[in-house]
Amino acid sequence: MLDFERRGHLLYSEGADARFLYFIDEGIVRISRCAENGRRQILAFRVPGDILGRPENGRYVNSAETVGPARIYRIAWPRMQQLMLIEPRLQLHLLMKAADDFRQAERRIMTLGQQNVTQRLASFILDLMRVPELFDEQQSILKLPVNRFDLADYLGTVTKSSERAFSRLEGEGFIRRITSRTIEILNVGGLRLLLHEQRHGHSDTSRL
Amino acid sequence: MLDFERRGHLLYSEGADARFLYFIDEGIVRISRCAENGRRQILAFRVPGDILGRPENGRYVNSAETVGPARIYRIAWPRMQQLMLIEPRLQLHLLMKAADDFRQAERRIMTLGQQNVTQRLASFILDLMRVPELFDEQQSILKLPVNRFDLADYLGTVTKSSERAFSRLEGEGFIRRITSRTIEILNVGGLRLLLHEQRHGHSDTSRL
DNA sequence: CGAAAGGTTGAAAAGCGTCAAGTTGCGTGG
DNA sequence: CCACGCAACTTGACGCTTTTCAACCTTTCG
Repeated sequence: MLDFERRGHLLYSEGADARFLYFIDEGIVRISRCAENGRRQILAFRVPGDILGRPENGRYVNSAETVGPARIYRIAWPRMQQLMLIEPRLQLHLLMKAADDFRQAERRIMTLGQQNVTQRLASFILDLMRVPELFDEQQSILKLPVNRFDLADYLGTVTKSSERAFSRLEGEGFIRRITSRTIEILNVGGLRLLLHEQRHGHSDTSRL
Repeated sequence: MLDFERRGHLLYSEGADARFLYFIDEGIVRISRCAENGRRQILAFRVPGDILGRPENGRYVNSAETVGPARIYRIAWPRMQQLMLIEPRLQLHLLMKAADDFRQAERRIMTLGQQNVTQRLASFILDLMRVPELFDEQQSILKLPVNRFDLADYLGTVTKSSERAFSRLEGEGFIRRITSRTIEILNVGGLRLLLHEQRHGHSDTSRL
């Protein structure tokens, strides 16, 4: 069991031998990869209950870092394989989680391919609202688990643009910024509707 | 076994009951999904040897259409499951293919999140060059399996911008357009180097 | 209290999407 | 076989979005 305080702590690193499988009990973990051009892309944020560190050809292909206080369990792969033999449901659970990750990856392709920055931010907010650890449904207050740099690298943009996306959502009355890491959700329906709009106006017609 | 001529033919449709698993023997298949805003995103192009139609909760979550002449095999799921019991390597093969798809999906997140349209096109061209059915290594001629609409929906842009990306690659002397569906690769290294450039100039510094 | 990190905003430049129009290529029907 | 017509492809000009550069403000932590 691993306990981490405050700031980001590296769990494992892109390219390293995949020796452990990780489980999040508490906290948020960012999964990232460095692009050819040197820029970092955050592929996903993982939340309690999620599994991290599936290898590809025996190596990690992404990096994982906590983004705040976290409690993480980990298990060595050989031991994991023993356990899976004893308890086949474990293997099934692993497969289910992998399938979830795939689903999520395809959704991100949709988001990054078709939505402008404001819409991507709205999507992200809506996703976070489904994480009980982050969303206080009573007061409609959402805690953002990440700073602006991480946010930009997740949305595939720069801090400036994500900042402006915040301004727009606030200007439209969908949210209200309380602190840089806390927002109040004022109009969920509005956020959802935003996603139905074209990127700007209309797109090409006709197909096959 | 299914044999298709010429134009696109729908194999299965987003939301339908997932009754079959498909195998591509010849031809190219596009995997697409309709976004909330009504626009189509092409998630991937599949090539001979690939497997299509993995269900999620018993349903297809994407649509699959051939983009030209194709020979496709399909097998009903119940039968597939029988076969997997008899031949466990089949199940393993299926898992490997699923892992490949996941890998590819993560690469697309990187591409869509960090690269401009020209770079995305370059990435796509480099990907296609690894498909023997499409690339004539002797003459350095690449056959594009798709029209401009499909291309734009794959790159997450509009025909206009993908067209301009072609013009740029041609202007830089990396490729030469022979017909709309055929290009000559003049400078592979240049295409690769393009991917190392920042989206425009430089990005944010500092992290963690 | 001071330094450093993170957050926020303005102005100018570049990329990309939109409107509009022209060209090419291919299949069909004469 | 040729001509026609439609669909796909290609290009120019304009405006909005996003990025870049630079500066200033706020919060956190030593």
